Amino acid sequence: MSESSRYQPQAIERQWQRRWAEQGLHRTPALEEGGDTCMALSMFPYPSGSLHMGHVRNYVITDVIARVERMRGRRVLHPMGWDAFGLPAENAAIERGVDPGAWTDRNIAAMREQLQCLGLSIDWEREITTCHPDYYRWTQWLFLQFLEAGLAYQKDATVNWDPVDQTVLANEQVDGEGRSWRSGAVVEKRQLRQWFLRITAYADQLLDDLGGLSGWPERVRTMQANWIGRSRGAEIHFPVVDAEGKDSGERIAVFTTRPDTLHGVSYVVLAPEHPLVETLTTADQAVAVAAFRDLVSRQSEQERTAEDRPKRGVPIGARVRNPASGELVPVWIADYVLAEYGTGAVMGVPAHDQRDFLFARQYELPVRQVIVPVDSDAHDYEGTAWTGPGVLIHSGRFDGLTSEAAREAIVAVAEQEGWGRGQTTYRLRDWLISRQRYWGCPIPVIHCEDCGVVPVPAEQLPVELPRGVALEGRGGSPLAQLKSWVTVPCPSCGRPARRETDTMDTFICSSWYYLRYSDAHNTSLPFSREAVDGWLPVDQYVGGIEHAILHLLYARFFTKVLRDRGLLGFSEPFSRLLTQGMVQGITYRNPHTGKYIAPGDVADPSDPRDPESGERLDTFYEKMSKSKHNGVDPAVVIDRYGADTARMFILFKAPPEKDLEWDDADVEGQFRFLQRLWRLVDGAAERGLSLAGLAAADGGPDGTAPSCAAPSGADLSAGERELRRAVHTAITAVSEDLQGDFQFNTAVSELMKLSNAMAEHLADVSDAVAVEALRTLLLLLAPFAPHLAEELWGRLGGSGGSVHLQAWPVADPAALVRDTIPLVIQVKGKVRGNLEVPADADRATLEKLAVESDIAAKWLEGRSPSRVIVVPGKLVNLVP
RNA sequence: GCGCCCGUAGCCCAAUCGGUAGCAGGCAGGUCACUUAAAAUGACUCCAGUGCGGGUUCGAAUCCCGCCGGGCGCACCA
Repeated sequence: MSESSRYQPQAIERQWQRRWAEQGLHRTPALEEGGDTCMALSMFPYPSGSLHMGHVRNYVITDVIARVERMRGRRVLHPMGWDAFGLPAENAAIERGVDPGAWTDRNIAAMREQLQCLGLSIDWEREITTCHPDYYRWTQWLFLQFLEAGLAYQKDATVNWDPVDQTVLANEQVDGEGRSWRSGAVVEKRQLRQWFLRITAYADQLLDDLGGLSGWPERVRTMQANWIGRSRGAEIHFPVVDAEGKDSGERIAVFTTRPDTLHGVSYVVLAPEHPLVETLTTADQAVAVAAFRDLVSRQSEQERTAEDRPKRGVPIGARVRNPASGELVPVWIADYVLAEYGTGAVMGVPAHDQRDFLFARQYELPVRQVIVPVDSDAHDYEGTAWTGPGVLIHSGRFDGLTSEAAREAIVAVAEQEGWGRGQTTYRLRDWLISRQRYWGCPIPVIHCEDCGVVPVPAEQLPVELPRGVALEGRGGSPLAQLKSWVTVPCPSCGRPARRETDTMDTFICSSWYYLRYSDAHNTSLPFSREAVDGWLPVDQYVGGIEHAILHLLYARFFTKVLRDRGLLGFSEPFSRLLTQGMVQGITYRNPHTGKYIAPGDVADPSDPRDPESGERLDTFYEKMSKSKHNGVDPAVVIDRYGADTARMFILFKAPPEKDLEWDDADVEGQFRFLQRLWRLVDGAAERGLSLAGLAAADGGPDGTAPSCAAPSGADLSAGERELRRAVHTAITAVSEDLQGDFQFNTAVSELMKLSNAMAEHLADVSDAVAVEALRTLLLLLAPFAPHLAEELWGRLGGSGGSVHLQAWPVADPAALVRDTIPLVIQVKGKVRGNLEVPADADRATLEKLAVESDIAAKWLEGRSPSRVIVVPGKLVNLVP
């Protein structure tokens, strides 16, 4: 084999990347040209400085989609940017004294370089970087929009404090175990004055619009719905009475989803932190209450909300009157009532709420049944409350109503008599956005002693982040130390005032970046209405499931607010969402020491041993990470096999939404496949085959014309017909795989099938049939292995410029037609044989052929079937 | 506890509507050819009856019920 005919990706990939860039092949077409647009978007990365396999998977998936859509004739926007504010830069500054901006820019340069090695068809002219003033100017501008709309506000609140990162966090950024999403530290509660965005004002829309997101995974929609956590019920006011039983004027508001159980209340419980505890506690209970509150305050969130822990509480001495029945019941505080949810107070209905039931048992409080189950036996209240629906008893004028009817009736009476109303509460809290850190977008407001909070006038934006700030990592807001920056004249009265020194949560920057791509260089607005409405919503968004609630919820919120401000004309930012699975590496761990061993240190993978102790190691796949020594560096893989192999492997190894197990042997296999393609085309070129001259028969990139001057007619040989069928089957299959669900793994396997069929038949078919097959193969390959497809296209004399400028092939239905098909003969549902039958035979013919076949004779032993099921094109089932 | 998803050869994965489980594909293994030999390449080949138990059906990987195993989300949210 001559040197020039070997597949050497290193020799061709760089060169093509350069040529594509020179030709501006991936530049976004102008919106004014009209026609169908498509925005394909990957979640933009944090510029850590090194690309990992998860990034590669993400961007390759989006790239294939962008490339296919271009070939299908759509005008594609496929941009990239950098989520560039954030703590790693600031921490690097603290540890090594480097400038966070310079550090970030260096990382961006390095990662951009690595990304370009992948052959991604990104329009780099629209690159955005959230930490650059030309971007964050508009982040600040948008913040002022929120402020103006009354959707940004400051308040004192109990907030999550991350002791490692020395800043507050939003609720979404703390996981189920009470740990920070970034640092993993258990968060503490602190009482601080902070900035919030009023996301709760959009809770209903955010929840209701999930129903229309049919292009999103069910899983993500459920997660968001759970997070928003809407529950409908009522707020009921219980008047507090004094020792004589007279109304004191105070009232306790409780939230309940079961107003129908109001007559079953045997006590009312406040959260220990509830403000009324101070005023309502009687002298004789003061000591016990103080002790209990102290106990609760020393428990962590986790301890307090742990499963199955006994509920504890103490009475505070006060009593309230049930507004419906007039009955007097005691007031308690208990650890199972949360201050942050609802009104921070509940009515205790032991008979019909399991928590109240357990609490009542513990403290011997009365259990009063007011709901009788209808369709089941009488409830025994041995260990559980009856929480189902039923009919009301012991409920005065509401007796006999069903739970459902009673809910409405009781709320109606409450509203009429002024002691309650229908109410909906949410689990969702307002979004805490201030951060006590330096490397973030400054909040553009000024605090004036006379004028209060004054927004920085739009024409003074951006409020630039001062450079050269000494960062020592002792927490607090670093900007506050910079007196010269902090002190400014009040824009309103001109007297000395102070700048806000907190910066914004970086999730704000990423809540609108996808909009900026539509108009990345606009200097008078974040984006024009025409551009944003022309390109968005994003047709296909691709990213990790870890943002199911965080980024994806925030972005939806921003979109709705900006719509209401008239800045854009749609309600949801992402029409379709693909959540890609993790890339996992083979991981070795010593089960005794718990130490992770690098695969390179394992001598024999079939019998993995600890290189030090010789102990047998556990082997499994886990998400690649430094600490587990199981990462594979994309740069190393690209150096060795080329980007096309890496792309093909990642797409082929698993369906995109599933986790992918990295396997070097499979990478090797993928490389071999590309080598086979190379040899296949090389052989064809030696034979003198050429794609030149086919241009006239091509369709334009409108995707409607046939892919090729189709060799047709009955004069084709059997082999030729078989190859053509394989070619057009591949077109159909790959096209379907790239529609909707994106089955890249099966699409690649279709390419393998086609190449196998070509290897078998190519030598025996006419030039016209061979050329059609070669051309189709390269067109189908182009989105997956863009460099190889381009190189081979060139070698075969492909006309019409780059393979990436060609129209996606269209299958010729005539080529798919078969003369005969194998008909499966079943007897009583069991396959007993095959019959070659004319493909167009009708039901009666099929039945006749089957019944008269030898197979039928053998298995029916002469009897005639009592029933015959015919599935045309597939099978005939004979039931004796 | 509630909800969702998944379970197919040694491994990763396929299999429109229920219709031949793999001439879907790959990896690993085996045999052979080429070679002085090896690598590379090519050809052929081995391997499951779909986690388990029921049900519906002419026919179930696919639909229904109950278990088992794994993953994810929510969880004292009133």
